[in-house]
Amino acid sequence: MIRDNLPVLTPLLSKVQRWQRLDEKEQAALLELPHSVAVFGPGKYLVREGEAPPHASLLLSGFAFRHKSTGNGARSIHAVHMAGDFVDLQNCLLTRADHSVQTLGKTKVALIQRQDILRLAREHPNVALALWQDTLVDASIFREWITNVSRRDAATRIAHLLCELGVRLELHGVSERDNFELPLTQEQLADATALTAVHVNRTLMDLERDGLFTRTARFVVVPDWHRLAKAGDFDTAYLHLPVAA
Amino acid sequence: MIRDNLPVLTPLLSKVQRWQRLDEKEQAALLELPHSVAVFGPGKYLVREGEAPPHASLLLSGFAFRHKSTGNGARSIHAVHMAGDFVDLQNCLLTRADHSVQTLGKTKVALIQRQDILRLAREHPNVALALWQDTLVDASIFREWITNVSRRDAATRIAHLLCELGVRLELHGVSERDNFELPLTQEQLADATALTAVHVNRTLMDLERDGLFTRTARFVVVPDWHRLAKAGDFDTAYLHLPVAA
DNA sequence: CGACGTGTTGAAGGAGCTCAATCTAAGTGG
DNA sequence: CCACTTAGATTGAGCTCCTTCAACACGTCG
Repeated sequence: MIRDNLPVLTPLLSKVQRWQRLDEKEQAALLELPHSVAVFGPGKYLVREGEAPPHASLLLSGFAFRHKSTGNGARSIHAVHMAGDFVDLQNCLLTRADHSVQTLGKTKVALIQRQDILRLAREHPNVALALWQDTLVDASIFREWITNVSRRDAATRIAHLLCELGVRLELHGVSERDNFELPLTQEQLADATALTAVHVNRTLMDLERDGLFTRTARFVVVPDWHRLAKAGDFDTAYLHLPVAA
Repeated sequence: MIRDNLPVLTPLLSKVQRWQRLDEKEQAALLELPHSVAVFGPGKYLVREGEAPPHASLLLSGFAFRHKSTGNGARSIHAVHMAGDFVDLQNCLLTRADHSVQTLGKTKVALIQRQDILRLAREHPNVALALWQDTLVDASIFREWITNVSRRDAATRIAHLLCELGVRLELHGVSERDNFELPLTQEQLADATALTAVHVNRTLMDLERDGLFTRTARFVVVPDWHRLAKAGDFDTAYLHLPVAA
């Protein structure tokens, strides 16, 4: 836990400004939010279902995913998050976590106390509005995932997920949409697409055979983005991207 | 379109106070939100995917559901809403609707202009926070639906949906959890559970045969709530109910 | 009365699952 | 540096839950 208050929260500011233009005072208030930075190894829980997390986590580097389990032990993944994402605002503001958040690989995280977020929201309504809108985009993505696992076949589902990851990685400046490293194992991919790992594997190979992308280990290269987007029934509208992206 | 400003928005106030205790000024500001009341027949679109709705809809009576369609025309239902639900805050605050909202049966709706909501949020941060939390609960329900359609079998899925409807109907004072009228056709039930209407029909009959409930037309009676909740792998945690419910 | 929306039933087929084995790469300890 | 372990990826064979297609029943409402 290292304390420092320099420009660590900048990724949050730039993300949040997609929705609301903030004046200098508001920007300062956001950047000066008290926080501590922590580094986690792979597979660490940032929050566990049922807990009342005292703080929210802002991802500074690495990846994390939200998930919950059913009564018979099956896991369902709800979202994949990357640097710049406020991974746990939702659990934090609702007091008791209804799902878990777990790291993928090594991650750096800024921890912000619940009461500090509440104070910021009360003192700077525009900042609150911006954060609110950010959580609404998350909700829009959840809805798209319902649609994805509900009404698309395995190949389309997986292609859709790859498209979303690509676009968001690019948006966050992590990599390019047609050229990125998959942060998920095939088993995790399966839990994110409501399939089995075995079937994910077969479907990935089908898609690759169709020339939609090539893989080297987890590294994905997309030769024709448009074709992949079409195969994945993918339209960026639900991501509510800033301007033209 | 009838204009009146009396206690029409009371259901919103009582819902929102689940999350934040509001003082008199804040309560008044919420209740005095400018609005108009409209009545819609069954199957009317309150918002259509792609539109930029100028106002948000608060359901005063009746039911509505959120949905979107895939490229090949299949429909996916994301939520069912009832009196007291702010059905379209999400689309409204994000400018462009990423999904549609359609009525079920005859409904009464309060329409509130986008800029009036924004003004309220800026002038009364506590009210904004409360509304924000309300949308976070919606997001929690979306996550549960991802889990439901992803990792539960047909019977469990349907039982789960019935449980959720029952609890929420009771919470909203519409009916009792073990004794309510289903607002959905079997085809809509299918789109909400990622099944086909045919299979929903067979599964409903199986569940009924197992004594989990009885049906008369759309009227559902649950003899043993606990048993249904168990069959549906249902736990109210994700609904973030107020106190003990 | 006819038409339409909704619910119910039957039969056949398939997309994805299960179980189980094998392969590979990257540790890890001796 | 090698034997051993382990997580993840890949492959095969059989099976099942759910789908598809196609009737038919029932009630309501023009």
